[in-house]
Order: sequence, then C-alpha cells, then structure tokens
Amino acid sequence: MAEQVSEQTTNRLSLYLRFLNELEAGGVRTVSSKVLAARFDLNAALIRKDLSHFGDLGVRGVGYVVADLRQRLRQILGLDRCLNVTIIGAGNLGFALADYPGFRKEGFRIVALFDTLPEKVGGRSRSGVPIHDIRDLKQVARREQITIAVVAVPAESAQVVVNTVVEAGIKALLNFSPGALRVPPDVKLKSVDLTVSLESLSFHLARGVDRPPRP
Amino acid sequence: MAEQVSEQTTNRLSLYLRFLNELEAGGVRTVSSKVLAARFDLNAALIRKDLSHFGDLGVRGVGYVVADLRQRLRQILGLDRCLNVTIIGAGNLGFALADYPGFRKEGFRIVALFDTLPEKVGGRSRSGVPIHDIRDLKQVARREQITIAVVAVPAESAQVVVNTVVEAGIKALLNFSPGALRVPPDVKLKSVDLTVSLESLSFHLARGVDRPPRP
DNA sequence: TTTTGTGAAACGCTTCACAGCT
DNA sequence: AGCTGTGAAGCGTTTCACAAAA
Repeated sequence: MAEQVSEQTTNRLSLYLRFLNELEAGGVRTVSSKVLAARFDLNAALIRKDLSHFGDLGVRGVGYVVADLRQRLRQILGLDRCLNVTIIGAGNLGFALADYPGFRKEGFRIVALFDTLPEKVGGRSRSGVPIHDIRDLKQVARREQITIAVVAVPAESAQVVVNTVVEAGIKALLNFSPGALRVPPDVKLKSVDLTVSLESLSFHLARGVDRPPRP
Repeated sequence: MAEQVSEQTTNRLSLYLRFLNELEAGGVRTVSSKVLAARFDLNAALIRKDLSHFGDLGVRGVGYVVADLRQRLRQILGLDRCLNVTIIGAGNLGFALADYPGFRKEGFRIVALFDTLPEKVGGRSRSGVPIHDIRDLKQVARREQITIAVVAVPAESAQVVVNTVVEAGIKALLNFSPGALRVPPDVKLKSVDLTVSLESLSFHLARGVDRPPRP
C-alpha cells in the first residue's frame, strides 16, 4: 500500500467520505463497491482500486464496514487532525469563503483573513474571522498553526502574495486568481480558475452540447 | 478539424487565449508553441495538438500570428457572441461572484441574481445586479437571453434549483454546491467542489508533499 | 534553419474478468 | 452465493520524433 496516488483518486476519496458520513448517520452498517459506484456513476472496480491503495479495507463477500472505512478515509485524507486555514484577500470573495459554512462542517477552521488595506486590518468578517495585515502573516501563521492558505486576491498581486505565503512556511495553497503561478516543489498548489470554467461552458454552448452531425 | 475535443484541451485553450491577450496588448506579432509551452509548463507538441484540432492555425518556420490565433480562439470558445450569465443564490458567495471583476473583463455579463427570500428580492448587488424571485427565472432568462447559470445555493436546495434552471431552458451550469447533481444529457454541468479541493490539500499535507521514503 | 503538424510510442487511468476469501 | 482485490486488456492523453513547409 501507499505508493503514489493520483489526484483523481484522492478527489474521489473525498466524495466517498461524504457519502459514508451520510450512511453512518443513517445507521447503515456496510456498503459494497457496487452501491458506491451507483451513487457516483462510476465503475465498481475503480472504487475498489481507489481504496486498495491503502490496504485491504474491505471484507470479501460482505463489502466495506461503513464506520471503519469512514474512519480510515478521514485518516488518509488527514482530516483526523486540526486543520487551520487562512484566507488572503479580504475582498468579496475572501469574505464569502471565510464565512462559507461548508468548510467548518468538514472540520476546517478558518482562523484568519489577511489584507493590505489599513481600513480593513483590525476588522472582522461577518462570522468573526479577524483581519490581519499581510506583513504579519508569518507570525500569525506560526501562532495559529495555519497549514492551508486560500488565495483570493486580484491577478496582479497573486504571485507576490503566493511568495509571501510560501515564505511563511505554508505548504498547501488553494488559489482563485487567474493566471500561472509558481511555487517550490515542496508546496502543493491547487487552482480554481473561474474564467476557465465559464469559458469551458461557453465552448460547449458554441459547439452545441449535442454535437451537430458533421456535414 | 472539429471532431470531439477533450475538456482538458478546451481548458488549456482558455489559458492560451489569456496569454495571447497579453501578448497582443504588448505588441508581440507571433508566438511559437515552444514559448507557449514554457509559459504554462507544458510540452510544445501538446499545444500544437490542441490547436491542430481546429485547422492549420500556425505557419511553419514562424509560429502562430498572435492577432489571428487570438481571434480564432475567441471564436472557438464562443466568446465572440454576447454571453449573459445569471447567479442563483444571493448569499455571500453569490454576491461575490456577481461582483467578480474577472468575469466582465473576459466578456461575460452578469445580468441577474435569483433568490427565494422576499427580503432579498427587489434589491441589488453592490455593483448593481438586480435580484429576482427564483419563480421568475424562466421569464427573466428569456427576456435577458441568459445562456449560463451559476449555482451558489446550499447543498440541500441544489438539485431543486438545478431542475428549475434546466426547465428555464438554460443549457450550461457552473455549480458550487457539494454533492452529486443530475442534469439531462443536453445540459452541460461543471462543478467546483470547494470541500474536495481543501481535502485534496489536506491529503498532501498528511502524506508529506515530498513523500517520505518508504521504510 | 526554424517551427508546424502528425503518426507512432509511451504513459496513465479505467474497465474487464476472475481467483480467492467469507 | 456474494464481494473484494488485482493482473491484464482497453482506451484516452501526452510525448517523441520527423517529414513537410516557410
């Protein structure tokens, strides 16, 4: 077990975990790869492969024990520890993310916002997350044990902000700015590019979602 | 040209286009696949393959003419027409997206917000996008020629909202709610799952971004 | 010479199919 | 009988390598 695991696999593990939470809440004891596959429109073998990367998690003839698999997935995804998150950029998007209830629900704690504007620093988000000066990032990051930074600043300042975050010793970044960003190899950067997403939809509209037959 | 093109290819086309905008603004005449490749950390052959799906866009020995390729990519991505977008859910995230400057910059027009709460309906976002009652979606969608909907509502209401959007005749959806959603085959759904993104980062932290050598 | 466009090879992910366990 | 774990096959994407064009 535990060689390299593809990003696609880990993304699916998150989905499985979310479903297992529901199943456990509903008092379901075991679940088969077939049931999981039906839920997510995937092939059952793929789910077994995904899980088999981490040992023999299932029971032949029975399936997976919901409580055990859930526990194990939380551990694999690192959700059994405390995960403190900061958001850089106290603009509309930064505030929205700081107050997004979905994060707290899954065990992430948003502990700080950062900005450069003096009129914002010292304030708080609606839900009470304090806004610090970006120059204090390193200090606050250490004090609050921040391990993940969400970057929600305009494209022009994105690379500078990313550099600051990396210098503060944070090794995991979720970026919402458009454009290519560079990070050292020991830092994990994941980007959500809203423009690319919309343009992908535009492409499908332009081409016709049901492709018209070629002449 | 113009068979099926993978989503990965179309996503990259968006990135190329953004860079071409910069190049044209900077007065650059031509660009080679090698330069594009360096910019995005990709293989030059991949860029040529991506572009070759749409005809012979380059000139051997020279590269690609920036102005021409930009124009062609805008056309391919459907950005040469008017693209009216609505945002469903006038919560923190919905407002942030409605006022996100990046969308307008690329030619998308956010023309309406929708919500169910009477105290929100009739109001406007900070940048002036009017908030309508979700029950008026079909009517407003037709009047405003809305072709893309962004879904930013809580998970519980997501499927219902998606159904309403589909019934209103909108064929392209960008979804921010967690969980599996069903749409008919002629509708294009793209989802951004913030929890999955954060959990993916958590996984890499838990495992060590530089993987520790196996014992 | 430079750089595109493209078959062929390489690679990685998914599905198949079945041995093995309960 | 039922279901997992997995080698082998299948398939889609990326990279290689080179002929063709400017």
